[in-house]
Amino acid sequence: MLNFKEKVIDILEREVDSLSRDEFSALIETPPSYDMGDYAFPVFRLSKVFRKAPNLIAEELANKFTDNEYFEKIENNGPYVNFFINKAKLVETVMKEVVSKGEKFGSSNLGAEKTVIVEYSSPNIAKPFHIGHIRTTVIGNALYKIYKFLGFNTIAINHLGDYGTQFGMLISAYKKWGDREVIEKDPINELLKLYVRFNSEAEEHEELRDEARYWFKELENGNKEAYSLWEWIREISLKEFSKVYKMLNIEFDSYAGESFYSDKMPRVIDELNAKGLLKESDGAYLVDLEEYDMPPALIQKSDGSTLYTTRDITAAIYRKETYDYYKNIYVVASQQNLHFKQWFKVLELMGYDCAKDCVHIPFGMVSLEDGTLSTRKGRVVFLEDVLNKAVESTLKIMEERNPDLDNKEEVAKQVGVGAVVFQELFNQRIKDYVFSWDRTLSFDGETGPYVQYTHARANSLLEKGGFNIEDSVNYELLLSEDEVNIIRMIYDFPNIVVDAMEKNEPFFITRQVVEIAKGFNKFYNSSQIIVEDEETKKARLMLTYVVKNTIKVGLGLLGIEAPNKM
RNA sequence: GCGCCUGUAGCUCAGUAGGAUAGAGCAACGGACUUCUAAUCCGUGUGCCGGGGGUUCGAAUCCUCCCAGGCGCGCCA
Repeated sequence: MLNFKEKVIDILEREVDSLSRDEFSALIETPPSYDMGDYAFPVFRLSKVFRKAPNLIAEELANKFTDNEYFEKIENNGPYVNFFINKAKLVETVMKEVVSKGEKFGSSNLGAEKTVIVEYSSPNIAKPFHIGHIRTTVIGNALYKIYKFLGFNTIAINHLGDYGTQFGMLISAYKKWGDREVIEKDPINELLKLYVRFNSEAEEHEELRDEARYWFKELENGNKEAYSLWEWIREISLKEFSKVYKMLNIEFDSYAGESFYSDKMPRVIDELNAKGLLKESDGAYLVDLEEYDMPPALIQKSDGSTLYTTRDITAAIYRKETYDYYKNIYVVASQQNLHFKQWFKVLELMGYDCAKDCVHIPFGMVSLEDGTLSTRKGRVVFLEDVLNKAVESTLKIMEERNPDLDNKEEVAKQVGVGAVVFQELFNQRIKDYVFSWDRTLSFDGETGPYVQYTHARANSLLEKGGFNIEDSVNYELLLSEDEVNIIRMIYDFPNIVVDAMEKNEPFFITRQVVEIAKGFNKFYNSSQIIVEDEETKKARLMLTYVVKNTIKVGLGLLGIEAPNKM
């Protein structure tokens, strides 16, 4: 697509030779308001070179520039040289690009087939999939889609929490109080009950904990009984999780969880040892990181069993050998910042160059109004319930407003689930928030349903107006302020997708999609789209199409459906 | 105690790798549907940008100290 910023740089370059293209690119900005121009070049940096007041420099520069096919006006405003895009050229550029690319609008081969691993979701087996898991799941999925869209060979890994001492507890508890039939009926809840009971009894009977550790050790040693119990628990849990994944429309390329690395860890421990990194301490083994101002990384417990640090290191090495990743991304809560910092360092100390390609993408905490989430204390909101409730609310609204709609159930699912996902991807990852039903179930203003509604509205216009993508359009008919504003935002869309990838922040896309929807709704309310005049109608329908398409692409990258009717 | 993160309007948050008058949504109030889906649109106002000091032509943005909240700190994940 034609790059107007490059054109600005071309022009500047001709008159100013003290700055490089990259420097120009970094300096050029967007004015606070479009009636001040589309691009602005602040000249402050030049005042030392030219030994003149910024205002004068800007004025002189602006006078040297003549209008051309890309810019209809170049003038200074105080110390800024402002460039006004040739609107017809902009409209034409954007329209042609979107029409030719369709649902690939904004995609690229930037990734050049380089492999990017996104590890996300990773729930713990035998524990409920609750609201706390939504962030990693939804952010990870969006990143996965964004990288893929930009030409990376992307692999989604669900690093299931299917190993560790907790399974010792579970096996131990099951052997004492478990009933297979009862569990089969309601796996997660029953397993959770066992887990909670075990923990509360262990408060008084310390020896239970030893028993749990014993069973985990047995599991690692390949004890048949322990293994088959574990396998069964894993299977029924996964079945439960898949319900949520299905609602969210998420699939993984690999479910290689912690257990997968069980037989690969000894090699790594040997390697750590051979490289002289392991230190014995009270019977346990660790890597001392004092030199790097970090507490030590525990590699092996005093009973010989492993820890998740060991598994993470092993997984990173395994993935390097298996996928040869360019980037290995972990979408995991910010609480684990230190953990990642530690084991990235260990990997580096082992001499693995790929340590620098491992990135932790942290996100803030979700809490409930009455405190932090706690499975054991019963302070949980199940993700499935949240999604179902959102769908229910949607259905209720649809009964009121559009009762004759076909496949209401399906649309309600798309909108309800979309609302939850959208909400999650609306802000920076790092922010903590308190879960609130009110906020989750509000569908007005800057929300998923708002954007989806705009999409459906656009679609309805295209159908009613008899839109034909082959129609030729007179772009001169789309130069009103509202129209150009919409076009500008669509023009920016591809760059925003790249920003989202570079900063691993899907919310850039969420915000842009909202802005486009707002712009279109404003236009819709002030201008008739299906009008008598054929030429005008065709042009406006084309604009409608371009909006609809971009919203659809944007929502798609976020993992949200765009129904045609709602 | 040490480390990391957060602090912008009544609430929830944007603020583009320092720039031109700090913006949205929600909530409140008033208006727009015999006319393309009113989950929409238009209007009304609110800010010691947590506080002090500093760097700069210019700071919500960078540095520093302080305050408040969250998270983390060897055998859980």
